[in-house]
Amino acid sequence: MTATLHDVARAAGVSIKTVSNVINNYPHVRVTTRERVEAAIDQLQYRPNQAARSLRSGRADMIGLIVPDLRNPYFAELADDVMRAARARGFSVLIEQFDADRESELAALRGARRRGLDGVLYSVLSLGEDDAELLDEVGMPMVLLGERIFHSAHDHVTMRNTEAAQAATAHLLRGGRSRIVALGSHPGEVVGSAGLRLRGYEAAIEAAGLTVDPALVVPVDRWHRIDGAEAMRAVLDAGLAFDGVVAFNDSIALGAMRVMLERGVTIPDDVALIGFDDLDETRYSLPALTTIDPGRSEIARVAVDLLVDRIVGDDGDAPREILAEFRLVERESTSR
Amino acid sequence: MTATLHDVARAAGVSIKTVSNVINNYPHVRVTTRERVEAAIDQLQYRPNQAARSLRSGRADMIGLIVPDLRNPYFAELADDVMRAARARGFSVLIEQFDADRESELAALRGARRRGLDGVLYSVLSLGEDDAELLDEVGMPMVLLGERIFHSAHDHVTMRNTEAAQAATAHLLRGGRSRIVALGSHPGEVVGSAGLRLRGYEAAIEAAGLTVDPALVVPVDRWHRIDGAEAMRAVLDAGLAFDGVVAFNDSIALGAMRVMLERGVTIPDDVALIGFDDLDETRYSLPALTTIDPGRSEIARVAVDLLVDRIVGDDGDAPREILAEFRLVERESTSR
DNA sequence: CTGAAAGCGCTTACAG
DNA sequence: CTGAAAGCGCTTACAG
Repeated sequence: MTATLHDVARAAGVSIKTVSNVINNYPHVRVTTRERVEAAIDQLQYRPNQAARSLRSGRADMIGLIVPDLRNPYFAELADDVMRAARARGFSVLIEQFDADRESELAALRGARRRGLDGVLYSVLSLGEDDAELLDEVGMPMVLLGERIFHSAHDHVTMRNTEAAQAATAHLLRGGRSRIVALGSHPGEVVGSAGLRLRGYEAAIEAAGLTVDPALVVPVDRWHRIDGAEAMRAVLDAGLAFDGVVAFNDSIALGAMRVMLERGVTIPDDVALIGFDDLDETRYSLPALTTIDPGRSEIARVAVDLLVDRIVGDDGDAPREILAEFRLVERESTSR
Repeated sequence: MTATLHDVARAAGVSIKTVSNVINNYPHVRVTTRERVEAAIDQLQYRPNQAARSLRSGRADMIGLIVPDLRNPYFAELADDVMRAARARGFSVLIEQFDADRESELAALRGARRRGLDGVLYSVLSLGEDDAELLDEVGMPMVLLGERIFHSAHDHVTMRNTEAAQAATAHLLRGGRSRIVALGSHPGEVVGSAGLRLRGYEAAIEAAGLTVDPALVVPVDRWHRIDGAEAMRAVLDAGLAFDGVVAFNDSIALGAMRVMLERGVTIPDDVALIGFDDLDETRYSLPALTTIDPGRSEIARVAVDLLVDRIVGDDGDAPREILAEFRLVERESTSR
């Protein structure tokens, strides 16, 4: 049915080795031979069998991307960036989603192994330091995205959370705001994004000679739009006085924006609002949202390069930690 | 290094056939033997080699999803739905994106073949009827998503475009609107989403005893947010009088909403607005957007089931065309 | 520059 | 209920 290397070899009157040489662009093939083989390939519509190739070479040319949820635009945009970067290196990407529980996250990691991938990019969510052992069991090259909550032997690419949150907060302070809500904290968390961003917020407040008012630090459990909306509703219901909001991601910011506008709070006049992530949609809200570009496409590119280098090369090098550069993108929500 | 079937067999004191039987849940294995083998598997941390399995069985348990762009929330949400449906059937999903040109779309199709997938779901964009031949060259089971622009021998799952557009337009007419803009037409197109939706729009207008005003049919080339914004800007600049908008997708609708609000046009008081797709974010715009739920998760489920049935079964059946049920989701943008 | 042959790690008839 | 053996379609030393 489907043509194999043998069929092509027979049709071209050469050995399978020669056909293999042509397919893999081995340089030392006589031109006339090459042409004869290529004609046979065309005629038989030969396509190499990927499974046989993988079995022989030990490589699938495929990496996994393990993320929480593509419905979350941050991860959809990250996936896009990762797929482009992977393609540039000749790899395709198998995406594995997980739900917001430990078990589902572990299942995704196990799945990566089962699927015969060459390596994985893993955006950690629920797993913590106690699970470092489980990570080592993955048994293939792995690059972590997000915070360094593991002291494990893996490469790691992330953004400058604290510095970026400090810059965001300082931007509002420079605009004359003094009662700034931090929207999205995770009480008790230290090493995750929420903890690091809160630290940056506090540093900026203190650098301005002000004192952090705990009432302005508002927890938001999950960072989806609806959670930002609900948190802002509670803030307004409580009658809290504020003139700025640093939201810990864009989704929270957009949810909060929706509620503020609904309640007649004008942005940026009454309240200046800044988010995190530079999602595509932040350009189209009304007002357009000022935000932090965390360097996501750089993160994707660097992470893919690191992973592919580990896969194809000798991975003798020590684990690396790479921090992408961020950028404050000023739009309407903070400029009055 | 990595343990193989032979290593496990040796450790358990059985033949590799017995180990294989245990792994594949072949029922007739003595309990004590099974336990011995499982102990050896655990101890050696044995994991079956997927490439060898695929080579032998001719199956990769992996399907491709070929879509334009995950940054487009419609496709991100579709991908999420497809991955969940595929997982339920034991398959994983390799996503292949393409850009807005023919060549890139063809490359994605070719890539699917090269990657050794068992089948593909393909959301057609640029390719047209003239390319039907190319589709047949894919050489594996394929289910098309989107409009039936091919009279080819492939299964096909889509929504009721015309009926849904008619329902959307009728909804505005019932709300007392009479000058309704159709936002998103593709002049000259007949069989694509734009053509079908325009036909539904026209049918509703005429059913209400009104006449279609060509000036109200506004072309939008790409259906991204920014294109909807630009089209609406032009409409307002032209001084066109209207009191309703049927946008051919939610992104266009949200872009248009942004511009209308900016220009002081109130929604739904001055203009009623309805979109298409029921994206997650339509619940969070201000006002929340009335839209058509095209039955996307049903489409994903049905398409995956159809594809997997073709892969595992005898595909003697004739190509099938399946239409999902739609639902009008009424929100703030049309209720005054 | 090209050929003959081994072997990657499984599954699957075929025996018993 | 279990074993011995063939073979899926490649790549890769090894020869020449």
